Parts: sequence; structure tokens; C-alpha cells
Amino acid sequence: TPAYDPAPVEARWSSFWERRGFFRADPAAAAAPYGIVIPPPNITGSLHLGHALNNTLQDVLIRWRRMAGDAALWIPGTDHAGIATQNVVERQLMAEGQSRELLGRDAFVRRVWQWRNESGRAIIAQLKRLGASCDWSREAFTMDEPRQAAVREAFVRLFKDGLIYRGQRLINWCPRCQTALSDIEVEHEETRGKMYYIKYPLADDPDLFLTVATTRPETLLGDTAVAVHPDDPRYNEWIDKTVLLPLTSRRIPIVGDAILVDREFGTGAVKITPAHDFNDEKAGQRHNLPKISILDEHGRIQPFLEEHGVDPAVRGDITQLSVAEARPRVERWLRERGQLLKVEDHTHPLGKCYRCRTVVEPYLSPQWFVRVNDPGKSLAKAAIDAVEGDQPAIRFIPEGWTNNYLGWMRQIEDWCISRQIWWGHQIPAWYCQQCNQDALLHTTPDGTPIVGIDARPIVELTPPERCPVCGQSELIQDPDVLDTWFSSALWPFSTLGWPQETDELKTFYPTNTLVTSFDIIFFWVARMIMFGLYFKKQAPFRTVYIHALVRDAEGQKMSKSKGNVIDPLVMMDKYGTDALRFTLAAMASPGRDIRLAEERIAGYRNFANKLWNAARFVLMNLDGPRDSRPAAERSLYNRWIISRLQRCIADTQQALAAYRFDEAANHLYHFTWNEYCDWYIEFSKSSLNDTGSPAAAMTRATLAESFETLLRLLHPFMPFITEELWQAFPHEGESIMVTPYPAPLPGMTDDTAEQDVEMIQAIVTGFRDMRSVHGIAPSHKLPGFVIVTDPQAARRVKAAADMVARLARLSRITVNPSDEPVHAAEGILEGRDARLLIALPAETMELAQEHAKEAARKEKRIKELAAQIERDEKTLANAQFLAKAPPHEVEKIRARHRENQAELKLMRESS
RNA sequence: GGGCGAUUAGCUCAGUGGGAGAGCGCUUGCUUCACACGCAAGAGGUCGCUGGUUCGAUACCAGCAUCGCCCACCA
Repeated sequence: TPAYDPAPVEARWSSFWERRGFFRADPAAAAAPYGIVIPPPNITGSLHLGHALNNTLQDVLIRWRRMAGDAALWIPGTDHAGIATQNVVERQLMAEGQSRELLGRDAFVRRVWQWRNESGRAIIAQLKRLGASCDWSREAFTMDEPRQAAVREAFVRLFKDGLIYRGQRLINWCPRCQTALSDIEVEHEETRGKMYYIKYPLADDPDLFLTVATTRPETLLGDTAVAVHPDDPRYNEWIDKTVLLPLTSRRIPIVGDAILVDREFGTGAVKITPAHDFNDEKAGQRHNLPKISILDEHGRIQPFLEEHGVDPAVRGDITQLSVAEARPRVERWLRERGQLLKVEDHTHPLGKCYRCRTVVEPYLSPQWFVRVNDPGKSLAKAAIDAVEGDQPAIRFIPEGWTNNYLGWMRQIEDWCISRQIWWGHQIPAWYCQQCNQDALLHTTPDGTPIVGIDARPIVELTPPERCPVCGQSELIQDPDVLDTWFSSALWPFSTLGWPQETDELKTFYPTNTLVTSFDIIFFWVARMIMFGLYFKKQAPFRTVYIHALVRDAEGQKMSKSKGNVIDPLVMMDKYGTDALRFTLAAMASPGRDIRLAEERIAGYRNFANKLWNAARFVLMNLDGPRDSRPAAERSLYNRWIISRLQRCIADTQQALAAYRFDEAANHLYHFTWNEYCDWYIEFSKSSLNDTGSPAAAMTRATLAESFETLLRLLHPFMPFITEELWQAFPHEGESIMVTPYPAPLPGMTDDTAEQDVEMIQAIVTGFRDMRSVHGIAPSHKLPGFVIVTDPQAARRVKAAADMVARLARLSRITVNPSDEPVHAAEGILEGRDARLLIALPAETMELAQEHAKEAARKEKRIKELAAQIERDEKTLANAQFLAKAPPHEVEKIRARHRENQAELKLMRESS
């Protein structure tokens, strides 16, 4: 039989669903709104497994809620991903012998748009391939016209509210990307370097000196003080004296600073270079020190002004060199002048650009910032309050991430939002050339104006025609673009039409669930919360579901350079989308990472095939009358599967409500395979054999109904195969997508049927076990015996005798035989008092060897039982246990004890 | 340095204050009329170590070890 082939099925239904508009959500619908906004994938390339996981989980939620009757809206989109995308396109240009500079800004941006059109399309196609049921009519892009309007609105409002400002600040500067990076875009890496001990002589008394330790000797040219600890007896008398700065003619003060200086570390004296170190910048503010920048935007030593007093020989030697080139030269100069005391190897963390791994320089330049800790309207505080307390507006799942988030938010600093690149939202600020003559002196060769910190920006929604102050019409726009996360931070409402008060916004904001991974909690989630609260006065979502990162089977992060990337498209081609989706859902246990091995996907591919074949069985047995009487009036095995299905429905719903995709998937897998297929289908064959019987009619109805329900239950996880099969079944409606999700009906469970079938299963398994252990050929049909003391249980076994015989491949079952000799026996406990023993005839046990095997098995079991009995007796004899254990536990152990004793007795009697 | 997480079967991982689980892999048998991407049966674990709490700990607490992640300026 050919196996299930997913490819044609997937192609068929995704276009069908979209054509019929099943993904569209109506803001005017009466149903409860349920909204999710997609974490927009970057347009830098194709989707990886992390995206597949992320979007599978969102689609499971959306399909589930849609079927459950909500007006479910899932908004798709993509992110322009500023620096990342610019880098991709620049690399392409480089391969063509072109460059961004040669092209010029406008042409370059056009070129990136071209790339975004291709890449964006590819990403959307991949999402569709995954089965994502997004409302494609609302596809958004973080830089399309509506989002540009939202960005401008947000920027202007924040500016006018005093929450955006320009500042000359140390920022993390990537000399290669030529742009500022936010703190979290810098990755620290342990790097081997050297520690230089440099002599700073006192101006008054050149025999005395301070020894300063540094890893970056070249920056001493920008030193404006040396700090010692005010309580350090070695140096505190020297505070306020001056030292001679090596290689220069400058005198700089010694200051006392208890914050910057750790007496225990190094020499106890620290050079302060406010323009090249973040701590030094703060110390410089405390002591009112000037800032001297020694680097240009390329990270090269810049020509020094006279006033900096740098030794002309040194200046001539190092100007225009990179830091790496200049350092050994500065070292040599210091050594020649006898001011380098020693050099040691030293390992320390060094900041690198997270995009290109270039060493990041703390660099002084004018930048735009969002003030997050404004005393009056603190964005950070509001975002903290939203997740704290007993009834927080936002809940993290798993909740462990809450503290992580809070810890970060409590020490958050102003957000540097300007980037010196070309791809992004250009900042809506303009400068009058006339009024800012002093601040607008330079223009770089590529035509980018350098806007000094003293320039006065005009911030407006639309480009102003002329300067409101002088009436001059020559205005130039700020060349910087916004950090890519600025537009992402508006995403939950910009995608709903904000700043316009649309119906969508009214209905679907706040959204319900954000599904994302922990690596962007700070980049993105925190900023959405801040902006959502600020602009909409309401948190942008109620639940943040944080899923794990996908790694390979060895736990390595997947990367192209390691060659361990599992491409979701390849997996979908190979195993089918449903199999991939089911795998990802089943592995989404709360935790930090998922190790994905391809074999797991193959395992769930088999599951899809199993489902396919089960459906084939049901369909080929559907001919004939179907008797859909109330469940309680149906025969045992039908009552049983209906009851088991009820439990599966309840378990699945409960797991989904708790975001336990893994548990939901496992319940469904287990029910489908181990209950429906392994047992129910086998049970059903008995009554189906008698085609025309009333029993067959009842079974046909139950088979069809329960399978159809199961398909609906599985649909959010495996949308394609379930649609395909559902369409083949008798059904009402156009698509399984828009059928109701099965809801548990408490009255539909049937404990009696479940207990009866449990006993039958135990007997069948017992016989199979015996046959297997004794090596009895499957074709050898022999009689079986059941010895059961409880009369009621005996009746139940008698009623199931034919079924047991068939499933255990026995010729017949005799209950409580009076005269036939039995030999091999297996004890089975059923219920509390009914004990039963199953046996095969003695004549089958021909060989002494088998007797020995059997005896050994029995002995092992007896030993086991005896040990358990002893343990339980000890427990039951324990007065403290009886006094303190909950009654149901005591009863449980008593029952177990009784059963074990009974079984032990049976085992001993039968030997 | 601070914080977080992990440690359970050969592998990847669930799980619980009261007799250790799943998938894959492995062993054995099976062309049983939906399915060999299958059916049936089985082997395999001192639940990282040491203490503590408890009548009872794999689970709760503390310490230790190993691994991983995040944050941090140690000049």
C-alpha cells in the first residue's frame, strides 16, 4: 500500500482556504475577538526552524480559537530590519563591484526596496507553505506607508512630550557599519589583550608618580584626569594635585572618586577618558571634566587640535591610523620615554557588533534618545507596573521570564534610537541651514550632512516648507534613521491602523497573545509594552508566551557556518508540513531550548501516515446503515471509545488553554495511535464483520463520528491532512477550518465502560504476553482459560470471550473451567476484589525448558510482589503515616496491598 | 562578579511528596483482511553528589560538582 503523500494535499487546501476567505476576521463580528500579531520576520533571508516553531504555535492558537468561535485575527507582516538588511544588500553590491557610496543614498534605498519586494514575497510564501492562517489581506511591513505614518506620529508626539531628545553622548559605535548601536546590540566576548602600566609623573615633583593600568594605552591622549579612591592612604593626599599626561604637554588633575575606583584592583589609580569609556564619561560628569575624542567615525586616530598638546612627533606618527595600528606605536613611544613600567597579558571582555563582529568603540557623537525614566511620565515604570502585582495586565508564560524582564526594566537606560545608516525610517526632523550655520558645517563625501549637537531641529509630521524662525526655505532633513525596533515597538497597533481610530483597532486592541522567543524580550517585547501603554493607554497584549530556541540534536545553535542548519522547507518537502508542525508543537515544552533531531520529524510523519490509514479503514467500512443512537445506548466498545475521546478532548483543551502545546500534541498522539487505532479499530472489526447486523450499524456510526471529531481536534496541529480526510467523510460545512472545535461534554464519559474495557485489554495483553514468552507461533490457535472469582466479573469476561479470543489469537476462551488442566498462568488483578487468572492448556507447554522459563518468570514476579508487600506493610504499620497521610493515600496503599497479596496467593497456588 | 536554567533509559526529553514515563534506538517474533512510515512482546534507569525538612524525597530546602544561557566597567 502506498504511504500518505502530503505534497498534493498541501497544495490543494492552502489555496482553497485563502480563496474562500476563511482567514479573514471581521471587526464587526459579534464573536469575542482574539488577536495575534506576528513577530515580523526580517527580510534578510528565508525562514529558519525558529520561525517555523514560532509560527506553528501561533497558527495552532489561531486555528483553535477560530474553531472555538472567536473572531480570530492573525496579522502577518515583515520587518525592514535596518542594519541587517542594509548589510545584506551591501554585500550584494560588493559582489557586483558596486558600493553603497558609489550608488548614493536614493539609489541605494531604491535598491533595498527592490530586495525587500523579493525577499518579503518569499517569506510570505513560506509562511503560507507552513499553513499559517494569517489574514493576508492585512499584510503589513514595518516601512510601508501606513507604518511610516505611525512612526512619524509616534516620533513627533514623543518629541513634543519631551520624551525624545538629542544628546552628545558616548554611544556604542561600529566603525564598520558606521552607526550607533544600542546597548543590547553589543555582544561581549572574552578577548586576549594586554594590560599596560604607565607612569604619570606629578607636576610638582617629577620624582613622584602614579602608576595607571590600562588595556588601551592610545586613549591616554584623551585623558582629562586620573582618579584615586578618596580613602586610599597611598594616594589621597595627592587629590587635587596635577600630573603630567605622558606624550603630551598637558597637565591633568588627580580626582578622588569612590565610585569609579576599586582600591583592590590594579594599581588603585585609574585614568579618566570621558570620550572613550562609559564609566569614565560618568566620572567626567561628576568632576566636570572635558571630553577629548581621539577617534574619527572610522575608528582612526583623528588629527589633534593644538590645544590637546599632543607631542608633534607622536601626532605625526599615529594620526589616521586605526586603533590596532596605533597601539604598538604608542607603546613604543611610552617605552622610549621610560614611562611604560610593564606590560602583562590580560583577558577581558570586549564589545563587538552583533551584526559584523567588529570591535565596537565607545564614541562621542550626537544621537537621538528616548527618555525612558522621565520623572513625570516614566515609560519604564509603566511597563514595570503592567507585569507586577496580583492582577497584572500582562502575564509571561512561563512566568519565570517575568523577573528577567523586571530586572532589565529596572536598570534600563535611555534608548538610543538613531542609526547612521540609510535603510530605515528617516528621522522626521529638519534643520534650517541659515539658523544653524555653526552646527551644519560639514558634509561627508557621500553628501550626508553632519548635524552638530547645537543644531535646533524642527520636528513635524510633514516636511516643513520653510524655517518658521527666519523664513528661509532651505531646510535639510536629519540624515539618521531610526533603530529598527522603533517601528517594531508600534507593531501591535500600527498594524491595526493607528494613529487612525479604526474599527480594527477598537476591536482587536489589545491583542491577546504574543508568541515569541526570549532573545527579543528586551529588544522588542519591552519596547512594545512601553509604547503600547504610552500611546494606547493599554498594554498591547495580555499574554506573552515565550518559547524555546531551536537547536540541533547536539544542542548547538543552528548556523550556516556550522553547517547544522535544518531547513524547514526541506523538512516540509521530505516529511510533510503536518509532520513538521506536529513535531514542533510536541517539542514545545517550557524551557530554554529544543534540540531537534530529524528522526523526530520522521516519527511524526509516521503518525500522519497512521492517521491516513486509520481513515482509510473507517471509510472502507462506512457502507451500510448507520445507527446514531445516544452514546449510552451503544455497545460496550463504542461507549468506551466515545468516553475515551471525551477525555482526550478535555485534556487537549486544557493543555491548549495552558499553552502546553507539547501536552496537547502528546494527548492527541496517544489517543489516536494507542487507543483509537490499537484497540478501537480492532474491537470494531468484530461487529463490522457481520455487515448487516444492528451492531455493525452502531459501530459504523461510532467509527465515523468519533473519527470526524478526532480530525477536528487535530486540525490546529495538522491542518492539511485533517482537511483532506474530513472532506472525504460525511460532513456539514465547507471546511474543517470553520467547524466547531470539539468541546468536552462532562456527561459523556462512561466509567463503567472504561473499566470493563480496561479489564479486557489486560486479559488480551496477558495472553499475548504468555504466547510470546512461550514462543507459541501466532498461527497456533489454542484455547485459553480465565479463572475469576467475582461472579460479576465472570459475567463480563464471558460476554467478551469472543473478542478476547480473536485479539489474542485463541481458539476459544473458557471462563472458570471445572475439569480442564491449566498450566502456564498469569495473574491479573481487576478492580478491587475481582481477581482473575488466565491460563493456557498444559499440553502446549511441552518442553521442560519452557517450564523452567515460566518458573523463573513467576519467581521474579513473586519476589517483586513480596518486596512491594513488605514495603507497604511497613508503611501501613507506621503510626505516623496513618496519622498524617491523607486518607485517600492510605486507602490507595491498602488497596494495593490487598491486590498484591491476592495476586501473590494466586501465583503461589498455580505453581 | 551577579542572575537564571539544566543534570531522569543508549539518544532526545516529559513528569510526580506515596509502587520510575514517552518518542527514537535496541532485542525477539510476525507478509494477522487500514497501515512494514506497520503489529505484538521484551531488555534497559542507585532519577548528578552530600546533607536537611518529612511518617515517606527522584520531586521541597541548603551546599557541592558539571554543563549551558543572560547580565556586568573591573581600569
